[in-house]
Amino acid sequence: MKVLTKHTDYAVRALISLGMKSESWVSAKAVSEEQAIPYQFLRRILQELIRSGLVDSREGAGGGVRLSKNPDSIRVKDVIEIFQGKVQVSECMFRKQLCSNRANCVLRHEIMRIEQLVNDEFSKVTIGKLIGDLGIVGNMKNS
Amino acid sequence: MKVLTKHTDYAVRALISLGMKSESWVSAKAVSEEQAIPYQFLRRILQELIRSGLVDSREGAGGGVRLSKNPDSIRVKDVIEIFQGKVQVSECMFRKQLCSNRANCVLRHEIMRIEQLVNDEFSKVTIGKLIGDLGIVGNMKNS
DNA sequence: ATAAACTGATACTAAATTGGTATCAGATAG
DNA sequence: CTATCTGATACCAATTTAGTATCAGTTTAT
Repeated sequence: MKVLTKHTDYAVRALISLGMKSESWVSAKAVSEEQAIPYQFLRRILQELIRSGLVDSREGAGGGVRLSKNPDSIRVKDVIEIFQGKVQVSECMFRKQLCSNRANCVLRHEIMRIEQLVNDEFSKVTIGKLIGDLGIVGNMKNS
Repeated sequence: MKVLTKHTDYAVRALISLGMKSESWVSAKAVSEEQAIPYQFLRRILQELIRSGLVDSREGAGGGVRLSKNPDSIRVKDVIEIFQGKVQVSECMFRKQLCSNRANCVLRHEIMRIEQLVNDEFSKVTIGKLIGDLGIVGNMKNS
């Protein structure tokens, strides 16, 4: 069971890159090389981030992308939702049937609890926090 | 993002059914009807559960399946691992690269924390607990 | 002995998802 | 005018997901 797809993973790493050079425009090529992300794939990921309003872009030579908001206000949860939709532990029994049988009810209850927990955790982790941790980890011997 | 597949979902519900009739053998057909799970699909799921040792089976007329252990010792986590493998939030950066760049380190740290949390939660939920809750929910007005 | 009710084992399938690649158009800087 | 960028799409192969189907063998009851 793999929770995060490459889309999300690459997106978060790209956002960290951008967050660290918040001054100005960075090209997709530069990010692609820095983070070892396939260029064309990253292009599409960045376009999604732009459409979603997390990133600004500027066309033409000297252009590129940059964060459109404070890194602290970009949550990993937001990124997950852009590429993988809302976190839902089990899709079936929420909307379709509402407690058609009692076993479903009980399972649903536990599942929603865990869902909430995961959401809370991914909300706590922001790009800003990750960049901050980066400094700390950098000062440690082994990460 | 859907955490649990139908395999796991159906398996858990089947195990609840079996746990409630722990006396003797229940046919796949009966479970399939009770839980509204496609028969052939359920057959394969039960076979996996048998191979994994969670369920015993008996061939022939009057045969069927039953739990092979105490419902309290069957954790939802076990079921997830049978059908979806170990919970891993992000696969890439664990085994392949070990902290090839610092951004990975930091992300990995957060990710492993959440992974641990999810694992702990799914370990706490057992088939026995779900069956227990069933009684409680049954006594409430609205679930 | 034989039919009915079961599991064991496996093969097959369609659709969706995942992880990419490629192309062409248009904007901008020098 | 050209090199360097993004915008928008179209395409692709492999894997996963959710199911269906079939045939063989076992057990119980008649």
